[in-house]
Amino acid sequence: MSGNYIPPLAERPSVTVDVVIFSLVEEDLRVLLVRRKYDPFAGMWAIPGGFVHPNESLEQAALRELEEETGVTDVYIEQLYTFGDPDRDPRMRVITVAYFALVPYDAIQHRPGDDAAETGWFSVFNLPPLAFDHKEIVEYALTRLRYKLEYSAVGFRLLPDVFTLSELQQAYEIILGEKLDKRNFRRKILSSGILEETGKRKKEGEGRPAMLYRYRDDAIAEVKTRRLFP
Amino acid sequence: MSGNYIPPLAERPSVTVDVVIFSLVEEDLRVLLVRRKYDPFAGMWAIPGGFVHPNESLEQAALRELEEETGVTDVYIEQLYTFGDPDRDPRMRVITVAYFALVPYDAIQHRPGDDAAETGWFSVFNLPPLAFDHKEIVEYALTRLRYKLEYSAVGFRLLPDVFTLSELQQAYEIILGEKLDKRNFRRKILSSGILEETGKRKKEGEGRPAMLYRYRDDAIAEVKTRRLFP
DNA sequence: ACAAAAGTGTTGAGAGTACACCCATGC
DNA sequence: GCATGGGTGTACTCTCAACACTTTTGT
Repeated sequence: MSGNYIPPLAERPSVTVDVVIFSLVEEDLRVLLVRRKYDPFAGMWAIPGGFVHPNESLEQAALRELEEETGVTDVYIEQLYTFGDPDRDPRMRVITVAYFALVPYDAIQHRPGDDAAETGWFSVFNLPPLAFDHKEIVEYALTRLRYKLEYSAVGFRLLPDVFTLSELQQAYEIILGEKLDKRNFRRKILSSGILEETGKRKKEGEGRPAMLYRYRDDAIAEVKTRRLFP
Repeated sequence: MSGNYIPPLAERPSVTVDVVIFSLVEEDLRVLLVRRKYDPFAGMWAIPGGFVHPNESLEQAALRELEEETGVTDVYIEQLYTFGDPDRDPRMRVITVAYFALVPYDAIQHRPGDDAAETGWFSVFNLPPLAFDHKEIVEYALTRLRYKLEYSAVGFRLLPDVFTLSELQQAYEIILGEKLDKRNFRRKILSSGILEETGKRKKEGEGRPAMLYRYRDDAIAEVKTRRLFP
């Protein structure tokens, strides 16, 4: 029958959470990486993560890691996938539950203890060599982010509380890696009802001041997908 | 910095895989449940699962559980979600990686050891009380299955190798819980190119014999979703 | 010939896509 | 007044959704 095997303590895997933290920096989609110190991967970059504590849920663990690294608490986070190949960590069996998070760059607290040599924001389109299977994890997170952008409204979570339509469009263009038509973008996003005008305009910058918008969190964030079958 | 906490052996969670096994039985979408024996949930129904062995991947563990219960080896399986609330198992900390599988009912080996009192196929639309958080897991699996049906081609995985379009349409109707238009269904699925005619016809049953089709596994299984943004 | 299931086309509505010019502001 | 980015409408195409009758077989 099933599940007669009960693993002895020594054979229990460790469980970690790792978090792919996305942010938009200098017109680029970047992820936060930390430099590893005390293991076979010492000196290599990795996505932040750590062991799950005995009395916290997986999501709480991910949020804790996220706050430790960025100081941010109210963010979009989502479980991505669980990676558990027996030899993904050469030291021992480690199963990691990967999350991804979307953080507005202006909300991040760059803490005094931060050392540029220890943490850094790297373009997802040009990553350094990463420890473990973290390259695979980041690539999977990017695929999922792109996919989610196409049928839900998560794009806003990378922007400040208020933003212009051009800024939003630019965020989509960066992530999707393609240019979008301005008129179609504006019509579609405004008709979806997920934004509301703030009544204010953006004063900085050149040219005509742009209307500032805000995300309506009472809006229905999903859109019907095109079905393969009728 | 991050991840200074290293859990002592005794605090390491156990890791299991649980598999929601779907099949179509008697014009109903059902899941395989097993009766638990030796724990606080003894006598209750649960989805099959067990501990991850030291040298197998998570997917291998899920496939092993699946084969132990059904005898089937070549099936559609997909990681669903990882459930890890600290108190989801009252005895100890257990983190479970849930999978869901689609199995054609005619491929299942009902093994001689099977006792109807110990395993059974239950309608997902009318489940008995389930152990742990397994109700939540099954419901999440159904949501995911419905969602996948709409933009990919997994429906075939619940049918025999060859099948008629009416059988396929019926499978979709059962899972989605709604009637579909025959002409639109046939047009769309045939134009998508994921099926090929076998040239044979189904002889059994009343009425005009139907053409038998086969899934083309070289076909592109996904379809473009309707984007929220242009 | 009749019961039972298989198979087949058309039309109207709505959404997607492509495309170019005027507007408001700061310097 | 000019440079800069903001903001706007229309026409064509394609996909979706609704809808009813003929064909093939077994009895």
